[in-house]
Amino acid sequence: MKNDLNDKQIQILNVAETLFAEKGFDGTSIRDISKVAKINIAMVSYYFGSKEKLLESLILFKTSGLKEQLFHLIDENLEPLDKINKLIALYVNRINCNKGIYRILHFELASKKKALEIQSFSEIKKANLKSMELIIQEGQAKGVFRKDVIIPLLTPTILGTYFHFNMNKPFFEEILDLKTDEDYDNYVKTDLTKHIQQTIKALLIHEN
Amino acid sequence: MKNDLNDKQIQILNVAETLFAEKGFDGTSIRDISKVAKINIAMVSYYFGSKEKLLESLILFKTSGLKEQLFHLIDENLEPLDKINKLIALYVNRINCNKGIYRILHFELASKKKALEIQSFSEIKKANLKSMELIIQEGQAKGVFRKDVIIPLLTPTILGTYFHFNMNKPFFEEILDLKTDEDYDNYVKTDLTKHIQQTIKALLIHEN
Amino acid sequence: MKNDLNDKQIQILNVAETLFAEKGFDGTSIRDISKVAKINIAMVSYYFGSKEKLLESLILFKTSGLKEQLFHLIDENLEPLDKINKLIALYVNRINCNKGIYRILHFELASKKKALEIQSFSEIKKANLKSMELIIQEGQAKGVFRKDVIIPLLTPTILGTYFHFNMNKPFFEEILDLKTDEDYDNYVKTDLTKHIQQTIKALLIHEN
Amino acid sequence: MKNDLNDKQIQILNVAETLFAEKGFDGTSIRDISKVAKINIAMVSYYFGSKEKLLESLILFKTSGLKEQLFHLIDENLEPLDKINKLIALYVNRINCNKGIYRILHFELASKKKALEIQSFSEIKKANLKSMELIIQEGQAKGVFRKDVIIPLLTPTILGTYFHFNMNKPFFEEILDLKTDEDYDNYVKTDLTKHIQQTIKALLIHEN
DNA sequence: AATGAATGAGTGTTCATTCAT
DNA sequence: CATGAATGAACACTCATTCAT
Repeated sequence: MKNDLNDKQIQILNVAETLFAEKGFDGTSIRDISKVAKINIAMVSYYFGSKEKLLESLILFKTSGLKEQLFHLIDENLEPLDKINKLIALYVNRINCNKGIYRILHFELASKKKALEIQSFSEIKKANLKSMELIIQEGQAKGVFRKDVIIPLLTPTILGTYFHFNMNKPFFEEILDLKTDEDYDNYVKTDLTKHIQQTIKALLIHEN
Repeated sequence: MKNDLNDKQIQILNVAETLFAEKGFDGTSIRDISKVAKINIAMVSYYFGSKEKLLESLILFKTSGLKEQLFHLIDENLEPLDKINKLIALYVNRINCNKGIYRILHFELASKKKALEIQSFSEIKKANLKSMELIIQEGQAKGVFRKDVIIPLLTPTILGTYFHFNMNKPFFEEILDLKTDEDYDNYVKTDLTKHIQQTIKALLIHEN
Repeated sequence: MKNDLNDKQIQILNVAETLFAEKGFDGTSIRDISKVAKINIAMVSYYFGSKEKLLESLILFKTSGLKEQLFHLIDENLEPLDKINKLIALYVNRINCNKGIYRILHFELASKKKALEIQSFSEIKKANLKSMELIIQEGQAKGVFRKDVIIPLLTPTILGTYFHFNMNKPFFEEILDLKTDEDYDNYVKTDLTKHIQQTIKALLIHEN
Repeated sequence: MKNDLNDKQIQILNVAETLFAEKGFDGTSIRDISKVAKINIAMVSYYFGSKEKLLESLILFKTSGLKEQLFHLIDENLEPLDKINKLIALYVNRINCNKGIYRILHFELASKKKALEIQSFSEIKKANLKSMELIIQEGQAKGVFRKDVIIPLLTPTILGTYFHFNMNKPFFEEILDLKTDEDYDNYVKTDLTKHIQQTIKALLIHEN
């Protein structure tokens, strides 16, 4: 699979993202995709080889660029805490804008062949961990962050908080009286992001 | 579906839990279940009515008792922070011991018909939220907790941290050098639980 | 299978008659029957041996007595034409009152194993033909009926007319403005019966 | 479903006609059809959508053209009685040549969803009734037919006689000593047709 | 390069029947 | 004598994929 995807391939990938996110990988048939994307049933196998390879292509297509974005942040001229806050905001926003693919990443990859896992996804996770480490070590060197932070557990808290919130979207829409998708997205961008930033700040700075 | 399940029914439920957690609901066929559970294919439909009702029964069967356990905690004679810590430990441990069903709950219910969602699962979530609220209000009344805590966002942080950690089990096993399942479970019970407790404590107590 | 059927057996037969007539033999499951008759699923096999034998028992049970009724008519002190008319009225009424079983007889026996056909049903048909023959020969001897009547073709005309009418019940209800089942049954008893009687009379008496 | 059926589709329809007529709709499985037609099991669903839609297609396919044939008759330059006789001969012959589909029409549609009933079959029945009416009104205008004929009851007599005869084929083969299918078809074309024609003539002309 | 036709394997479910109790 | 539990076989149908064109 080359990187130069034509319009039809991109169309298929977009439809696949929506449907996989909505109904899961196994819950989505190639027929479903072809129907929504208004393409021939054989096209998926023709273009991507198989349904599984379609998923693989989808992940590669949608996650490219994230790594670069993360590392670029590190070099910015900001205080460590501001960097962390920016990283959180960037991460939450990026994921919230690509709910589909991240949902797939977290749901399907957990149960599917590990082949995909290692190649594309693990890299991102390591890149994320690495950039986090760099920032925190900078903060520790500057004496503003505690020394006993267990860095690998910060990502679960950051992302887990978001994912759990998103996974229970209907529940929180009810609880927090978020009537439209705009309300919801707005809440994520402001309140939820702030909550996560406060959480991480508390962990990095305050005595326990 | 009555509550008095016979041995074979429980066996089916246990197998279903494992397979649903491993391969997802749609990725698991009744034939798979019947093969592993060494029962006739027709038994699932015979006992539970349908594959979907099997999932429903499974959820009811595995989550019963949690609500009571949560509320019992509230009445114990403990300081608010200790209650919160105990609640976190209890929750994380309970979920870690029933990885299967909670994985299903969070994965499948997000995409499946909301029928299940509302009836059995939403209750648990509300019960959890309620008990959390009671404890925190108690702490606020005693002046030990901050007043501006956004209580509904605590659960996403508690559970999200655990789930994200668990979802990326292979990744963290590698990073944290956890060689066996025992190592992993031990890490969850001690370090991860402590991390979550510290996180919540920081949120409840420290200035931001 | 003995002739002394208990209450439950009769109940099963009655339910079977209704359902077989409504949905056909293959379209009716033993489960359907057991559900409507409020008996255990195993009872049908237990009492009647199998689903097919249930049908056999049903036919025997519901058609007994018809033969005797037919032959009794022959000995009555009536003019041949009146006997024919009475036979037609009796036959049409009897069948209309037992729509269920006759529908089954004509529908299912045409496609099912001929075993049943010969034993129970063929006898009735022969008895009917015989009584018809006796009456017509009496009329021919008296010089009131034509000599060149093809007697075996009279029954198809008598019964065929009724069955075709009944088979297209919704169509004729619309065409003839028969609003209730009572209207319909009334029409059969008066107009349709009279039509058949006139038809047969015309065939037996008039020149061609 | 378009009208342009390919060879395999026609083959399936022919096999389906035979089997449905022999064993009924519910008594015939898609497997049976695929086995006899020597096609893949999936082809039926692939070509026709479902078993029910196969039946629908079958009826449409086999009954097309009848309506036109009937109305064409009306315009012919014949005496009313000859028209009626020709209509009877045409009808009986057409049905006898398509025993299969007409058996299905009369048997299955009586118990199946009325959806089919109304659309395709009811039209034919109404067309038949209409052409009958036109011819009889012509005869009444010419003073050769009685005025008090109940026209809707003529079709049940014509078709009912044929169907009852055909339904009891084995019985009449025995009674009338019809040894081969050729003998049987011959008898239908000559004697039975003549019997029906005489019956209708007697009803239309003679005093009662 | 792209696709309509076709297929074998597999899906969840229902079937009539059996059997231990 | 009667029945709840259980089952292998069959059901209609959908699946991802292949292949000739």
